[in-house]
Parts: sequence; structure tokens; C-alpha cells
Amino acid sequence: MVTMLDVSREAGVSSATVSRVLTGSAEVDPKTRMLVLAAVEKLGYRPNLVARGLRRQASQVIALIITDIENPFYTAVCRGVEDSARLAGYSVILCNADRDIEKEREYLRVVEDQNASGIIISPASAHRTDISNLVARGLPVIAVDMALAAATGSVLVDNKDAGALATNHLIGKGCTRIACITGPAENSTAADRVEGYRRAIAEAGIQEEPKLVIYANYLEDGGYKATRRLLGLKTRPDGLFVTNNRMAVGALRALQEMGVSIPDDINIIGFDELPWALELHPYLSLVRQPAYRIGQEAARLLIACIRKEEPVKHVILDAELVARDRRPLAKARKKPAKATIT
Amino acid sequence: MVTMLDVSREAGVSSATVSRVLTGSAEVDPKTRMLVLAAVEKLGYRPNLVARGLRRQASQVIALIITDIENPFYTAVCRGVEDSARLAGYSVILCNADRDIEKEREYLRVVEDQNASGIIISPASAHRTDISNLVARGLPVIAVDMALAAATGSVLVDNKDAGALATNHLIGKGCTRIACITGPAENSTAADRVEGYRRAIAEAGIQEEPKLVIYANYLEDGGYKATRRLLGLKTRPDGLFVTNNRMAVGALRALQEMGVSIPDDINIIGFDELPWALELHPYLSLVRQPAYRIGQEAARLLIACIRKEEPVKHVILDAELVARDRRPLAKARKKPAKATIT
DNA sequence: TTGTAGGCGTTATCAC
DNA sequence: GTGATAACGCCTACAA
Repeated sequence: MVTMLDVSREAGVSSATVSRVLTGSAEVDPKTRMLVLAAVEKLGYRPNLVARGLRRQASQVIALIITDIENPFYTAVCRGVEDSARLAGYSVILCNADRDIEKEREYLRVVEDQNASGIIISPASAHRTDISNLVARGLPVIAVDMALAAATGSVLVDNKDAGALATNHLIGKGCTRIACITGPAENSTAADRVEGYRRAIAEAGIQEEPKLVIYANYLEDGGYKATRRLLGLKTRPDGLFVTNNRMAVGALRALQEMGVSIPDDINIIGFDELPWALELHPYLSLVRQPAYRIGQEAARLLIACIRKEEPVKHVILDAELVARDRRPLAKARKKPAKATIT
Repeated sequence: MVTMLDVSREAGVSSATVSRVLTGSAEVDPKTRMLVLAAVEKLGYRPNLVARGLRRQASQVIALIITDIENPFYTAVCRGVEDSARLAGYSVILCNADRDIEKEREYLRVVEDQNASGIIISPASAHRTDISNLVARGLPVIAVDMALAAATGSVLVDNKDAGALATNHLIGKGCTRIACITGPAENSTAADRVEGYRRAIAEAGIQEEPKLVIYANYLEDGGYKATRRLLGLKTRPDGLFVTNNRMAVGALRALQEMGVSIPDDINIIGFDELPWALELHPYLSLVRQPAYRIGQEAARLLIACIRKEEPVKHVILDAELVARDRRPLAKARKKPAKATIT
């Protein structure tokens, strides 16, 4: 390994000068500078980031803890984070907590021990995810997907509005018995989407039916079982709002199996992209979070916090309605997501 | 931050002893040991991994560089790697190279600078991905998905066999004009799958038609365009082998749009899972790589190499045929993947 | 502008 | 079995 000392000897200067040239932390005589750069070039020197991290007490690494790496929503968030972080010279440690609060806790510890400069997290739980000691230590934490009281900042959509948006789409289609399949009851995001649903049907003067709201697990099988249950009711729903993408797949499969036709027998709206299924399934409308932008924004915000230069800490992005009627792959409206800032 | 020095003072011993207790690197008097552990507990001390990494010249971090984070095959590999690494006490830095050789090169550099203990990579290119200096430095590199001559080890499937397996499935269905849509020509994995295809049709006594083999980009639009081209031929193919999952989506969409019925007008077989689309599409058979196991195995192998305790360096896993005829979600045969070891 | 020296928190070597 | 002490490679006062 070639160290700064090697470079300094090669250039005939002290290692302090090499450091100054490389970090730009102080003025250096242009001639010396050239000497140093030549030596760096010649020896192929690259700074040891571990040593630098130890010395500076700050790495150039941020951690991204996501809920479900097999969910395309989160992978899109990842891409946004990574692209944005990379531009700013940060590396990303990605951790997949798998909706498991224990695994998440473990990752939070590891990430702290690795001296990450900051954390972006889609929390497993709004009240059980504990980041208080990280924040206390001054580590910035940005929450995405789900609000977290203790977080330094957040990039979220208004899930209540999004839930209402979805529901109103069904109402606009003439549905009057609208069911809703949402995530675990203790999941605040899932709860918000249902609340939006309730608001929308109330505003439309539709009587709420408790049986039509089912709390499931945000996975395919949960959506599948919930849909079968709904189809087993004496009076079937004529509209269905599924609050996450993986459950929507399960729902579609159940409908397919039972020979229920979309949109003739039932209208359905999902939540978030299903890159694969979507292209093949003509009638699935959905409300879409700007996943990539959420990631980008979160990284931008985090890095600003790390550099202590950001007044804006909480960003709300708009979810958009993607209404699909006939053709598969109808071009989605390209409404640029607006940002609300607080 | 509480350091080892704090602990040593609390316990009334030297920091060297604390280190010995924590790492188990030498015998320590049971009583002292207890004292130290009590102090650790009391102060909530946790070792600083950066300092440890600097001193030991080895982190507990492995890097995983994948080709396409939006491809469910690679996310499944990720899960395998992560689960396996975590069990062994390693953290994972995930990098998404996006099939971009430059981005990949940059990540390889970063990862080296961060002093990762080892690397698992699905290379962007068999001959342009350059890991020689890493290997020269003694960093173990495990290749997955695509062979890499310089790699320390690898976990792969035999793509030629897998290509033949897929093609034979179509032949068994009675297809006689079988087309193949594969990845970029310079991609060795794509080339291998085509070679398997060629072998299979030759063995079946079918005359090869150059027009029926199309090299595309491993993405949806590539599969889509290639399929449209194939359907524009005077004599349409009656069988189609698509060598990757994302292109299969494009192919299915093209078939759907042009009103070509599966399996009446054409038989199709894909490669690798499409967790979402698959459930909704009844007639897509496929050849599946054991993605999760590939990841697990790669991590196991890598960690063994890091610990210098592994004679076995190259693992070949079997791809399996998932034949789907009628019902969506026909239970896939649970043939346990066999491992061939060299 | 440049060099010297000390320390970031840990572990390894050497004495005792 | 335990304690000083010196690194690991870098950065930053401070001094020159």
C-alpha cells in the first residue's frame, strides 16, 4: 500500500503538505502543488478512507436502511439515494431490514459502529423504531416512506391525501361499495392511507362498512387472501383500493382466479409501481409515489444536514394518480411532482 | 463517545486487557474478565470499527457490486449475500453498477479505498471488468452471474446447459422454428445462453436460422422491439426463448399487443424470476437460477477466502426448469439445487 | 508557505 | 496474566 508518506518523500515535501494539496485545506505554492500531484500520479496513491475517517471522525459513508429490497418501490428509492449521494462524493451502505424490527435495530447499531455520517431509513415502525441515541449523538437521520418523530428530517408523501386520491378515482368510476386492503394496523403509513380512504368515501356520502377494510401484511399472499375474503361477501365490492404494490399482485391473482373481470365487475386501484406486472396488466390504475425523487431528495437533505447547511428539513412530495383505462402502457401523465416544504 | 480507555479506567485495568477480553485474543484471568465485561456493560461501550479497521488493516465489511438493482434476480442474490454475511458478522456495502463499466470501475475503487475485506461482483463485462489490482493486493473477489478470469472464486450456473434446457423445453412442446432473444453480444453470459440454444436445436436436427437470434439489451424495451421484429418475419417463429427476465416482460407485451396467443400461436420460455408478472401470467415457463442460494454461497465462499480457510473456490449451481402450462402459479417443482464443486 | 508533532481508537509486541 | 508502548494512515494545531 502506498501511503502519504511515500508520496511526500517522492515529492520531497512533508506529508502535511501532501495532505494540504489533496484536501485543499490550505494554500500551497503552485510549484509544490505540481510536485505533489506528480508524485501522487506516479505512485498511484489514493487516500486511505479508513484512516481519514478515524482522524476526521466522519466517514464519507451514509447508510440506507430500507424495508423490503424485493419491493420495487424501495429499489427505486435506493437508486435515487445512490445517484444523489454519489454525486456528492458519498458512498452508500444499503441494509435491508425486511420489516423486522430486530434486524433493523441491529443494522442501526452496525451503522453507528461503522461511523456512518448519516442515515436514511424507511422505518419498520413509527413508534418502535428507535433512533434517539443516534440523533442524540448528532447523527442526522432522514426518514422516508414513514414519519419518525425523532428524525432530523423527512421526505414523505401525504399518505392521507394519497389514499383519498386513490379512493376518489374509484368513486369517479361510479363505485359505491369500495373495499380497502391495507398494511398492518400498527403501520402508520398503512393507517394514513386508510384514513384518506375513509375521508373520501365520507365526503362522497358513502356509508362506511367495516367489513370492507382489511388489514394485511403488505405482501402478495396478504393481498390474495384479503381479496378472496372480500369476494366471499354476500354483496361483493365494486371497487378495491389496495394500498401497496405487492398486495396488488395478490389481489389481481385472486380476481383472475375467481374469474372476476376488471373493470366490468370491479374497479381496482393500487399503490406504487409494479414495473413488471404493470406492463402486462391493462386495467390496474394506481397512485404513485415519486420513489426515485424521494431517494434523491432524502440524500440531498441528509448530506446538507451532515454539512450543517440546510434550513429545510421536512419535504412533502406529491403522489400522482396514474389512471389506466384501456391500453396497457398508456403513457402515464408526466405531471412533475411538486414539493411542499416546511 | 465512550472509548476503550474509559472502560479500562472503569475496570481498573489497562486498555490492552480490555482489548484482550473483547477480542478473545489471549487468556485473561476470569476475575479481570468479569470486571471488564461489567465496565463495558455499565458504560454501554461498543468498539469503534473504524479504528479497529485501521489497526487490523481489515474491516468486517464486504462489498457487493451488482448489475441492476431493479432486476429481481439481483435483489434475490442480495438477500442471499446479506443474510449469509450477517450470520458471519460481516456488513455489506451494496453498489449498483447499472451495467455501466465506468460506474463499476468507480465503485471498485471506492470499495478498495474503504478497505472492504472482500468483494462479490456480478461483472458488467467478462473482459472489460478489471479486478487485477484488487486480486494482486490480496483482496478476494467472488464472481457471480458472469465468470471473470481473474476472480478468486465464483458461483455460477452453467449458462450453456441452462440455455439448452430452455430450448429443449420448447422443442418438447413441438416447436420447430425457435427464436432466441439474448443480451448484448459482448456479454459472455448472454452468449453462453445462446450457445446452449444452438446446441439444443442442432441436436434436435433443426436448421439454425440467423434471423431468429437477436441480441438486445437485457431490458424491457429490448425484448419488446426484438419480439416485434420477430413477429414481422414472413414466417413467424413458433417458439421463443428470452434469456432474461426483464426482456421477457417486453416480449410478453409485444405478443399481447399483436394479439399473438400463448401457447396457441407461440410457446415462450423466459430466464429467471419475474416475481410480479409471473403470478399474473399463466403461460410463461422459465429457467430459473437459484438466485438466493447463489448469493448465500458467494458470501460463504468469500468469507472463507477472507479467513483463508477454503479449498473450494468455484461452485456451479443448477438452474431449474419451471414449466407452466395452464394455471397461474402452478406449484413449481421444488427440486433442490445440486452443487457441482471444483 | 511549509514542517513538526500529536492524536483519532484500536491492537500487537514486548517486557514484566 | 497484565501493562506500557508503538504503530495503523491521516489531518491539523502550532511553530518556523
